[in-house]
Parts: sequence; structure tokens; C-alpha cells
Amino acid sequence: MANLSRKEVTRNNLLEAFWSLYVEKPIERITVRDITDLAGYNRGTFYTYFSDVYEVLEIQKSALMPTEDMIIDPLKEIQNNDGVIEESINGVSEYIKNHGERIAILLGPGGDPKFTHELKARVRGIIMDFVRGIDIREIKEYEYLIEYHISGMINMYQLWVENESNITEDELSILYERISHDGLLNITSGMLNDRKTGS
Amino acid sequence: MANLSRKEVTRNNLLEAFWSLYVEKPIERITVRDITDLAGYNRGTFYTYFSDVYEVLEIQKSALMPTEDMIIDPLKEIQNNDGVIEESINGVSEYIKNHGERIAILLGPGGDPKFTHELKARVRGIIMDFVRGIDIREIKEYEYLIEYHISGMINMYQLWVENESNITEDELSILYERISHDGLLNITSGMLNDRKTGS
DNA sequence: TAAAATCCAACAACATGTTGTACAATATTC
DNA sequence: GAATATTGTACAACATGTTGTTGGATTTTA
Repeated sequence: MANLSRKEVTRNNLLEAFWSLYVEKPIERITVRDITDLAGYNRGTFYTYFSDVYEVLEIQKSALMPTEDMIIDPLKEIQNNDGVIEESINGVSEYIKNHGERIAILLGPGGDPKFTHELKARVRGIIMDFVRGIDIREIKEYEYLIEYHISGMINMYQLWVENESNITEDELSILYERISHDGLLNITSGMLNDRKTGS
Repeated sequence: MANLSRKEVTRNNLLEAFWSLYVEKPIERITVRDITDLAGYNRGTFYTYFSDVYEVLEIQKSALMPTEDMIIDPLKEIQNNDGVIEESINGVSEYIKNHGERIAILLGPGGDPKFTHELKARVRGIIMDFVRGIDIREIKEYEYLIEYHISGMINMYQLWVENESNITEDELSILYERISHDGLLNITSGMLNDRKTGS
């Protein structure tokens, strides 16, 4: 990874320049000139590497997409256990943590809804394949529950970054487990100070 | 709602033309000319109503944002009940159903992440205000649980539209209730055909 | 290793299209 | 016919994507 050709260096510089602009403003206001000025190249140089600004974003997105293995491996591990979904979900959240800040930006208000959509579809698809193998009833309905859970997790994480980590990572993990175990209403009842926990 | 002035008609035509383009392609590829050509006006006319294509989207978004009342009223209704959050959530999903297709588009892969973000922040804020009034422990943590739930619901709905309603509306509602009551893992255990329900 | 041939990243310049604004001319409404 | 809405046209500013050129690096040849 040491010796990069001139070509690779230029390409990386352009990719990095794009990202530092993307963090600050929406993609539709990022021009080719913005990128090349920041990176220190001629505007035309951009076109020897990319065909337009959106292609740069696509490249960044692919780099942040989880591989099949990232999702499948943890799933396989638990085929011997009972807590069927839990562990796989933690595998996913592990991945999200690792790619950290950049993913949070793509998931957030200034990010790319296509990324979020594709990410969820991918994780959902893999989990659904797995689930089909373990003989579960109401498959069609189950897809929605998975969607609920994946979305919930992803957006909890995004909010956590947005809130500048106002709770610890461990506390967040514990919340993941509690909410997927018990559901919102059970947890809410348990959190009330001076009321009956009704049904 | 019967007699619209010419001005109102023109404005509406432009808004509608925008929307029918927005359904088909991302906003960054919608030009002023596209809109006015489709609506049958001169390009200059556009600028007497809007300052830019993005402003048109903002207007559409505000029209689809829930009012305070839409969220608060159902919350008030249940202060006498025990199922604290459940009903309020159904109020929200009611609203989503009413504005239907358009909201799903804004929430979806071709939509606007700022809309989704603002929508969630609004609902979350109102629910959190409410929750502060009923003396709940771990307020800071609770915000994340609300985020999980709101995101889960919104995205279940979006997927349902994307799946062209492959289950009925009632079935979807029931899933909402089950998942918020019991949590994913409990439901999963209950759905397994020939395994122990573990832990 | 030195000279020649080739490559190719970076560049300036160009043609094209969109934007937002302005203003006089025309059409529509009441 | 007076007021209002829309059109047509023109313009400067700017972004886009393409082209042909340049000069330094790399490869080939002897």
C-alpha cells in the first residue's frame, strides 16, 4: 500500500476533496470546479477519472457498502444458538461502527437516500435468505419486521452520531438489545416511575 | 376550494408539473424549462412564483409535514389509558396513510433525506415533550428508543408502498402493534416452526 | 547507457446549456 | 379600459463535457 502511482495519488486527492466538500454541503451544490480547485488540479483532469460529480459519490458509496460476508458470517455463527436474529444484528451494528462517521453522513439529512435504501435492502435480503432456511411462518410479514428493526437500528445510530455520542457506545448497544428483545411498550412500562404497568 | 384565481391555477399547475417530474427523476436533473414546458408556460413565468426548483420541493414538503395537532391530539387522548405510546404511534401512522403515495416517495430512495429527518425530529420532539410530562426514567436513553420506533414504522410503511401493498393495510397495522409490543426477538421465537424458543 | 519512440496525466480553450434577471409587448380578467 | 398575468426576448454569469496540445515520464531499441 506504500507506493502509489501518480494516477492513484491524483484520484485519491480528488476523492478526498470531494468528501470534504460533501461533508459541508449537499451534492447538488458541489461543482467539478469546487473539487479540482480544492485538490489543486485543472478542471479537465477531473474528467479523466470520473464522468461527473455523482459518479464520485457512487464510488464512495460502494466503498462503504458491507460485503456479503460481513453480514453472512455472523449469521452462520448463530445457527447453533437460539437467539436467532440478535447476533446477526450486532454484526451489522459492528460494521456500522467501524465505518463510522462517513456512513452516518450518508445516512443523515444531508446524505443519500439511495445509499440508505440499498444498504437496508442488502441486509434485509441476506437476513431473509437466512430466515427462509430456518422454516419460519409468515415469511412475507416477517420481511416487514426485519425492515422495522434494521431501520430502527440504523437510525438510532445516526441519531447517536448527530447527538455527538451523548451516551456511551456500550449504553447504545444495551439499548439495541433491550429494544429488540422487549419491544417499545414493554420497555416504556418498565421505565415509568409512578404508574401501573398496564396491559 | 372551487374558484381559484388565475394566479392560483398557474401556481398549482407548476407545482403539479414539478411533482410529476419529481416522481420520475431526481430533483437535480429537473430544470425550470422541464417544469414550464410540461405545465405549458413560459420559462420566465416560473420565476414570478418561485425563485428556484428547490424552493418548489420545499413547498411540497411543508404541505406534507404533519401539524403539531396531528401528533399532539392523539397523545392527549391516551393520557387516561395505560398503553402510553401505542395510540400516539397509530395517530402518526394514520397521518402517513392519509398523505399516502407522496410521502412514500419523499421517504424512499429517490426522495429527500432532509424531509425524513425533519419529520422524525418533529414527531420525536413532540413525543419527548409528552414523555417528560409523565415522569419517565432515563429520558436521554428513551429518545433513542423513540427514534428506533419512529424509524421502524416509517420505513415499514415505505417498504409496504414499495412492495405494492403485498399485505393488507390491516395486516400492516397488526404488525405495527405486535412489533412495538413484543420486540423482534419474541416475535421471531413465536414464529419458528420446529425449534425451541430459546433463552 | 544513451537515444528514440511512445505514453499519458494535466491543461487551456471551446461549444453548449442552464440560470436568474430585466423589460417591453401581448393576452386575460373583471 | 384598467389592472393583472403571461409571453418573448435578450443578457451576463456560470457549469458542463469535449477536444487537441504539451511536456514529463516510461518503455523500447540499439
